[in-house]
Amino acid sequence: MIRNTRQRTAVNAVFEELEGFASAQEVHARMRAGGDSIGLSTVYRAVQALVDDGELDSIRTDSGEAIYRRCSTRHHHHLVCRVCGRTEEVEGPTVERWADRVAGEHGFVDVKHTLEIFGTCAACHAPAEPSPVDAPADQR
Amino acid sequence: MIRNTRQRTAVNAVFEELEGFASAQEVHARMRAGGDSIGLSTVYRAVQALVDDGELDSIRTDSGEAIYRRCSTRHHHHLVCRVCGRTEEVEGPTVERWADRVAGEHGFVDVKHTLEIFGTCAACHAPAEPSPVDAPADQR
DNA sequence: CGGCATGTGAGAACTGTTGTCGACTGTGCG
DNA sequence: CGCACAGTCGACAACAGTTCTCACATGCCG
Ligand SMILES: [Mn+2]
Ligand SMILES: [Mn+2]
Ligand SMILES: [Zn+2]
Ligand SMILES: [Zn+2]
Repeated sequence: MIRNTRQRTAVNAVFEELEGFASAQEVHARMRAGGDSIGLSTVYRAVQALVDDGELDSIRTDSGEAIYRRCSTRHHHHLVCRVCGRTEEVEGPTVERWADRVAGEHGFVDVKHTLEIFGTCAACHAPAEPSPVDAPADQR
Repeated sequence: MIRNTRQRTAVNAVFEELEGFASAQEVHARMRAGGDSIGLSTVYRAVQALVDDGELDSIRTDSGEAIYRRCSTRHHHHLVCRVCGRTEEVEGPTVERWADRVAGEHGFVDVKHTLEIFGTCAACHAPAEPSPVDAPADQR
């Protein structure tokens, strides 16, 4: 039986007000900074539960860290700005059909795929060097 | 100045005779089992150098482990059997164009993407439960 | 209200990876 | 050849992210 706790509600709330992705550790830090007391293990358990529920999407940073984001439930992919972290959800039957067809041609069944697109968004490449002050550290 | 050492030669050789992906730790274990003495750090340094050289491709397991494979140099993606680990290199202009177009429509520049396809290969789903004896542990 | 299954969290433990540093060794030069 | 020394090695420590442990707390059903 899954129980309603202050902590789980709060983790959920963090992803409500969040643009883009956040790691479990970032969620933990943000909650603590905001005055919510919560253990790191609990954050990990909560995001894992939300992923299992299909409420969060999870991808992996180049460095291997898992990052999470509230997502629409339909199948889609991400277009991520490597400077500011802005994320667009994108979808298209073209690539879906291509992946399935190519796998089928090789005799594969039960096919899934992962696809992420990285680039620099309009805001981040337009001005001559936009203030890099608030740019997050690594590629998201 | 880059130097030729027994260790680097040996790591390179491992990927020559290897089907599919292997992690740095697997390479290390395999070498030790085969009588080659080598340090784990050296294996990590060697595979990293090979990746930088463009001689190895690197992707990440669901569990976050980095795995490597000798690759052709042109841009392509992987179709990986989640049972036996067999890997096909696939490519297609369709998906390349789709990714670039979709990114362009959102104003993104300097676009790259990652794409991996997972499935069960013909050999692994044909017989009623193919001997799971020699199946590697986790999804590759 | 109990009662107790479920959840929490501080800390330990684990995993994959990178850094440190004294010892070693290809390589170019004399 | 042999010497010098920058590049390399590897045992080990250190890290980062994540999971486990277990004593304690707390939702939830009756
Ligand atoms: Mn898709
Ligand atoms: Mn491609
Ligand atoms: Zn941006
Ligand atoms: Zn297979």
